[in-house]
Amino acid sequence: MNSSGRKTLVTIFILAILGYAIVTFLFANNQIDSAILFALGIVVGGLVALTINKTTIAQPDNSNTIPTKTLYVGNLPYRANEQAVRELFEEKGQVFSVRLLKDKNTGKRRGFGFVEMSESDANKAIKELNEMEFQQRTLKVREAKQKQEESEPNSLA
DNA sequence: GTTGAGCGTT
Repeated sequence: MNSSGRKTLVTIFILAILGYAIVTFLFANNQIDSAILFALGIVVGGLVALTINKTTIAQPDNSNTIPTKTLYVGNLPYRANEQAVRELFEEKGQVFSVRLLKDKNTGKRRGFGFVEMSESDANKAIKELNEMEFQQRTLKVREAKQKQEESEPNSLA
């Protein structure tokens, strides 16, 4: 993230110098002040860098723009591992990540966890896996409170 | 090895 920002700055800088050279070459006869030419070069370089940003760098980001939703899974049996929960939720859709919270000291499972799925699959998983009997325990599948930055809560059902 | 409402770690 920071590296791409630095790349953008370097690109702007290089394009600014290039723009300065080009603008200087084009308007050499008009005897325009070099500071104005340099400012023009920066503006041109910035515009070109923004264009490149939206065309080239935006493509790998589009493959990552799948809307995901984190699910809270409670009342899990203590024997249940992440793989079992993952396999259970993968029957309802694609699972991106499964995190079962364990106690830091003892390492025991605390009986709940979080499953990250796509938004549509997550809604389906809530409807079909909530209050479901899983290893003789009734699961509680709800939409998780987002601890930090995630998708904005659009739906207030 | 135990227990049973809840919303958290790189």
